[in-house]
Amino acid sequence: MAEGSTLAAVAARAGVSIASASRALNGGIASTSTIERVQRAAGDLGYRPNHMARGLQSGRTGQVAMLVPDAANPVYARMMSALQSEVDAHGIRLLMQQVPAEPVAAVEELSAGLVDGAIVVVLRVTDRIVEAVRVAAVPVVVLGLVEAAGIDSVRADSRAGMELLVAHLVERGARRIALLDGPIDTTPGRTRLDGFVAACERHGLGADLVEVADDFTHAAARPAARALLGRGVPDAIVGANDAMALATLRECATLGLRVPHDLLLAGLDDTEPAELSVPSLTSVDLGAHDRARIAARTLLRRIEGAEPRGSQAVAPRLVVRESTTKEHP
Amino acid sequence: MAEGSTLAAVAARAGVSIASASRALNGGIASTSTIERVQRAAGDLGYRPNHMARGLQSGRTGQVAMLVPDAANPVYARMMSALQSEVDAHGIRLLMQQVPAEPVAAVEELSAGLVDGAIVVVLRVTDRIVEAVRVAAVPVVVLGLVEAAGIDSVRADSRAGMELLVAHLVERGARRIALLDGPIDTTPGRTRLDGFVAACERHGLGADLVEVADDFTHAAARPAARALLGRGVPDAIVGANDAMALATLRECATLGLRVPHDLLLAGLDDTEPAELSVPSLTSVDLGAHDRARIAARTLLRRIEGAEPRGSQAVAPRLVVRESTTKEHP
DNA sequence: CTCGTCCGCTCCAGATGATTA
DNA sequence: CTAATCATCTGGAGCGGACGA
Repeated sequence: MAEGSTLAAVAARAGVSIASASRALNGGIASTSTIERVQRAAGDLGYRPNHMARGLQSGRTGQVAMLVPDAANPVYARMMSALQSEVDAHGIRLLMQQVPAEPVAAVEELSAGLVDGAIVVVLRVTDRIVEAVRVAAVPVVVLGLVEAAGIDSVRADSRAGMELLVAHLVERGARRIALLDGPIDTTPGRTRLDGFVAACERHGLGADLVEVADDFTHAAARPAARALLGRGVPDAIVGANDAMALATLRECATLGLRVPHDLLLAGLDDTEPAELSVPSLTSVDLGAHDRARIAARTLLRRIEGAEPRGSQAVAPRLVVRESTTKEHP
Repeated sequence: MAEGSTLAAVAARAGVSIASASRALNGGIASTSTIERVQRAAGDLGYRPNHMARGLQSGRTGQVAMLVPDAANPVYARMMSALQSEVDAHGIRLLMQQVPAEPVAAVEELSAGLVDGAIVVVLRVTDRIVEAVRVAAVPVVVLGLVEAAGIDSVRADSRAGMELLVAHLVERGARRIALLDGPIDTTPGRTRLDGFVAACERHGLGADLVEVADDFTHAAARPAARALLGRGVPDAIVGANDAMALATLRECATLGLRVPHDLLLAGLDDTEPAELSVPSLTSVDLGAHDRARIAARTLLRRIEGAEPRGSQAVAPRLVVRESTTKEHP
């Protein structure tokens, strides 16, 4: 375990002052010989500038954080990759932290000088969260729906996504369409329900076949799917996300129901497992990649001093796969 | 955006010295009235101790990092949760960072005082990585197989896992068993191949049906699975992990092959998607949760000054599901 | 190119006052 | 009343590096 050698040690070894060593390493004005001597000394000693010391002096950390409620959700993983590439280009380090569903404390801690800014996934919009984001000492971009002055947010257009999905199912001949939703006190749960109801009404359908699971996960979706199917087999089921739709697919298989022969099935998010399931799952791409990219750019601009630009949305895109196309007999 | 008020401001507002304010907040010796006044002042000002300053002085950051090659892999997500609970109990923050496959630079940066320690997933063991881990200024625990003095590592016993799987498949009547492996210059790829070959030999079977994909992902596995199946349909296929096995399942479906009727299929890792697929996937639980827990505890002890304890392994456990049980006609 | 002051905080040594023998 | 004891409190040094003079 190497001792973290200091800049002073490097300077001493190179026979120059600390300040010169600093400039020689950070690309300031210095003579060629100084630069060379200092760099060799730094190399010999395995010198690494102390992150804390540098940050304390400069007020910058060179890193941003992404705060997510569930690291296992493939959507967040995809967003991470998109963020990573944006942020890498600026030489900024991206950290991910898993935080509770209402990340008030986590957002408050952002003011402690840990990062230069953060991207926070907010499922439940509360006054406390909005306030925490507003008073944070560093810029925060919210992934989710927050319509509040002075706050940057990037959201998916779930309503439009639902509209696409219902229209597609109706076109495929479905009349009795059910929704397996997540908690409706969350933004995604709420807007997906609203979008579903609105879309059904537009198509002259009832929207009473709704089951609400405790969470947007496989585990929570399975019993809910069982309950839904126990009330009769609808023409089609929409899962509030792919994980929930795939849990429903699994329940259908257990009950001996064939998709898409006996009923149609679709999800939202268009994550990788949707492509891989048998049958593959029709889904709506809510633009996770684009949302992440936009959030990253917004954050980077905010860090450079730009003003908040409010709420931004990304348009959805329908991806039709086997689970809604009755090619099999 | 609130200005980060300093301890000096709190002290001034409470009418005490900076040192007293520090002690009042950090539970040192202080009179009841001082504590109360300082805490109120801190509350009024929304004071948050500056992370950099504290870290610079104390030499501690109160956080550890987990470095993974692929945030989308459910195994790492599961490990994250396990780590999180271990680490939370000690009031330590867990950060996750996605790093390149050979995370030498990332490990070297750990010496910059960013974290108090790290858990690093190492797929390819190279001299450079081993050296970087050894000279790091903070304790590092490797998730993977590293048999080197002075280095802590926690690994899965893939060989034993393969043995369980092959024995199970043979018992189910398979003779021609194929392996869809990941890159064999990685530890998992290598040990899974070795384990597979050894197990086949023990059962008097040939082990020539091996296909190697470029990566342990869905995307890389699909063409490899296609190639494997193109060379004839074996009795059973083992995927080097669940993602690869599920990609194979998808290819089987596309080719009209029914699992487990036409061939058996199994994976390793026992991730959630294995439970959810149709048919559900037989897999070997390589103890991701336990490995993470052990790694966390080892790291925390190292941070408290304990000596490295070398390599530790976790025993695998076979989980039989539909993909290897021919109940369906 | 060097010196010196500072970023915000923790800790050490010493000061101050109250309490007690 | 003096001296010793104890509980608090204060000033100042310095963690490692950046930056203006």
